[in-house]
Amino acid sequence: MGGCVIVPIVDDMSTLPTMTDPTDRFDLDEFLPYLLNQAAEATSHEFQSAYRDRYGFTRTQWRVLANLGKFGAMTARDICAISHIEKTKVSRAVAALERAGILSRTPSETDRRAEVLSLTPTGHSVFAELGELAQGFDQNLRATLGQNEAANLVSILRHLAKGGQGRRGKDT
Amino acid sequence: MGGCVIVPIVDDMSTLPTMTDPTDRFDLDEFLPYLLNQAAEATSHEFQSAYRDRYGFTRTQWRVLANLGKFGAMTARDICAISHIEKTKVSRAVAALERAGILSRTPSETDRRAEVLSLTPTGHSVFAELGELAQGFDQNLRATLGQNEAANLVSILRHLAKGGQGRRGKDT
DNA sequence: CGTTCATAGTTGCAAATGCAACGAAGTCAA
DNA sequence: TTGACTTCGTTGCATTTGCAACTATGAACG
Repeated sequence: MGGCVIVPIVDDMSTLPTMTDPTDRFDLDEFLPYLLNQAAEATSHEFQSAYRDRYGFTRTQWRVLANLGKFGAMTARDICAISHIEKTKVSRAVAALERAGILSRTPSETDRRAEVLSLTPTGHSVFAELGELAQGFDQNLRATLGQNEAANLVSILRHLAKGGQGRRGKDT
Repeated sequence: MGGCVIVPIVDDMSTLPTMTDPTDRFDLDEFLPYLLNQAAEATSHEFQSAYRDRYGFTRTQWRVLANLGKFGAMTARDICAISHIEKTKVSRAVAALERAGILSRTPSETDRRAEVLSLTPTGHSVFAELGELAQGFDQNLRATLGQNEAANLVSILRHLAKGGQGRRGKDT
């Protein structure tokens, strides 16, 4: 940043080709997807150490666990729909969590393609522990933001997460 | 917020195991890192098709390009500091962008470990095109949010991105 | 100088991811 | 019933990522 002053090189700006008006040049500092990513990475990465160090979970695994813990037994498909996580990610996370004894699968009685996923007792206690950590972590974040801003943020994010992903089936 | 009154289900709470007070149970729906991720993924993924389809860039590559386009020539280190992208990611993105003729490296005159990165003419024009798309995309998002909420969101996200990642050197 | 420690950037390798393709089961209609 | 089409979930494969070295340079201090 060298505190530059912009001196017009030409007198008649209208002779410049397709150069659009300065006010709508792209501004990375204001680009929402970029800012969202930075904020998401910063916060998630910090909390990640909690589940990674203790249980070796990946972010996706923690997310699947959290959904099951929060909303109860459901199919992989439901998790996809609720969380907007891609189905192959869910599939692999479920496989890993099952190997780790966190959840178990039961064939659905109404649809033989699907399996109902539910936390094992171990899964429940792990969720309880991580949930408590998450809760504390979140409280900290909210404290630094202020409760009003935090509540505001939540509603805006919900809006973005809902409307943001138009196409269906995938998401990541 | 919700103005809830907590009605005890049992008379003697002390008989309940370790179950903490309902008001501080973990609520995934309100967990900021989770919501941030969903919103970030939803918006970024949608915009991703723009640079992936046209140029085959990854998200990281686009981010590096955007930083160079916006802030001008600088070293990889600077990009890391500004964007909070991990240095190996930056390193590989830079290598790829160089191969693609988007940027060029010049040994720093003051530090022989470092290289100054700058966009080539091609890089500038690619940035101009993608920047315009990004601009339009962002306008859309802001329109659905409303300008007030959008401005609000930006300031909160900046706050999170800054404070959020305490430890140094990494980030992802 | 020489020693020690920090920093810029790269690389190896294991793990996570994205995407397309697949098998199996469900749905709908002729 | 058959056939065309959709959906649930998994798998193969190429790409991207994370993390821990590692090289080369710089900086601090005796």
